[in-house]
Amino acid sequence: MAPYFDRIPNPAPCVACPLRRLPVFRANTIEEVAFIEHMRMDQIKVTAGHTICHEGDPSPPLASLFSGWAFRYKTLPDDRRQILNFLLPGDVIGFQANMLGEAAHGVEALTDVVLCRHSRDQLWPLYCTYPELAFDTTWLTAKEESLVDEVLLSVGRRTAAERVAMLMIHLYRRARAIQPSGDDVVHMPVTQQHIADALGLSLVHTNKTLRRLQKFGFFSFRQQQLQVPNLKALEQFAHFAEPPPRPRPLL
Amino acid sequence: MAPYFDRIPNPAPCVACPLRRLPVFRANTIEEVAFIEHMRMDQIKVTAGHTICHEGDPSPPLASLFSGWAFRYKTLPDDRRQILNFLLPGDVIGFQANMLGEAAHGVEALTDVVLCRHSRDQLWPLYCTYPELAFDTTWLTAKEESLVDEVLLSVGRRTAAERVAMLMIHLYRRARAIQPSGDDVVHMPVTQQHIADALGLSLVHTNKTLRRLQKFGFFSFRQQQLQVPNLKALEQFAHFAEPPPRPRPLL
DNA sequence: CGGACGTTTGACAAGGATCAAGTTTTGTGG
DNA sequence: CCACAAAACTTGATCCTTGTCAAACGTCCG
Repeated sequence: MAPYFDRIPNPAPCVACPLRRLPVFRANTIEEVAFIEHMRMDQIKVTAGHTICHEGDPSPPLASLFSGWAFRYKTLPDDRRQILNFLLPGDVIGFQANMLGEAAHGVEALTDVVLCRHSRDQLWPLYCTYPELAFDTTWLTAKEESLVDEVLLSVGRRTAAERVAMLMIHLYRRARAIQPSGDDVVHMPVTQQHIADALGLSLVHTNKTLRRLQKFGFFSFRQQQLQVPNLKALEQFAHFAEPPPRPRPLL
Repeated sequence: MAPYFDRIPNPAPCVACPLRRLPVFRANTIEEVAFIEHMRMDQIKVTAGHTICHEGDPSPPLASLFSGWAFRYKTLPDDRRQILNFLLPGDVIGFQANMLGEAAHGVEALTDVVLCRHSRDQLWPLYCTYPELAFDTTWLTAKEESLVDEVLLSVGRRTAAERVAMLMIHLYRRARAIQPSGDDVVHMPVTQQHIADALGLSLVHTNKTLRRLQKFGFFSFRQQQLQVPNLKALEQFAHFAEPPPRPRPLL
């Protein structure tokens, strides 16, 4: 079954991409952007809750997230699900899967989402002609790995409260980095079930932990609005180590 | 403090590398192997138990594992440790760390280990001149990520017994794939503490689980010798999904 | 022979899972 | 805009998987 989506008529050119203006992303040369645009096949919209890529898909899509949130996940035969990480605007989808030849994980849209679909056939030309972009591509893969490493440390060795705290910190930081306004409250479109599946916890225990941390005043998360009055305190509680800031590539 | 190691006098040329003869690795062209050899600075030996790369190392080594076993790990301030994955001959060390600029994880030798150290300065020339190798490099990073994804699924959603079973299956397969003899018993140089740290379990519970699974006859693991009489049964028990076999690159 | 390290076992504690309602919020059709 | 159903969130009670503590045992090696 093909993923459910609508093609977007006249996508804006990549040079005009609003994401490129954000300081989190590294600047590209004119030629690089031109190649990226050449590589982009189209823009599609996928509605919230739909699957962008199934586990085991033998020809997974290659895309980048233009707007909205999604997540990568794996499941067991009896439906236990682990969310591997969340995808925010600027993140690449299906790179690992295209490299390895088949999707070892699924991807699902959390909100309505717009994707820039890229041609997998241009991947090899990219490596041959634009070593900088090839490098970026590896960088992005390495970054995603280090992100999963961090989650594995949490799930393997942190307590439930620390895990919840880590996730809030992480998503708060990411969401703010791509939010044009400097607003200190961010939209975080996840349910408690998503949080539970991301942290290897049960729904009930996630709820109680969330509740307890909020009573302590560490943050507030209601109606998908996340606010963290004292980020430093929360980071200390969770044993969070700040990664060195560095602009990242955008495909 | 610099890592403890000895330089090996006259390393054999890369063309003669015994690892290249194994079917798990993809064949390289003469030119590729020549470049790899040019990139290789030296071979060093690190003794068992020593650290190859510290967490947070600002200029992490770039190397590949020629012989012996090692592991990647992360720790929390209070010494809780999570092993991210094990490294076997042919695996690359420090790629992620070099891409991102600093090591987000440590690497420690399980046995005496021989590393081929590569020049990080040759990484960019590699991308410019050998797109195939650049591609391989991304492939290896993507593969490692998918491996960590799999571990995260285990630690987040599998029971203790399933986790132990998964690890046995995984290491048994990997060890056999690089073992020249078709022997059905493999050397697995890990302590129960390593297993516990890799699976997010306590030492005691790991021991009891290990013991129980062996009593059921799923495998035998004594004196670092692992034997799995009925791999299929164990795989079914752990909900293991076989990855599509495909020769992987060797740097 | 002694010490360090790894393994094994039992008793007990506890963090987190499961079960079973209820309550609130969101979304949809009339 | 309201009514209703579905989805998401809460809460309390209870169970059980896994962690912690403590001690003994085995093995390797100087």
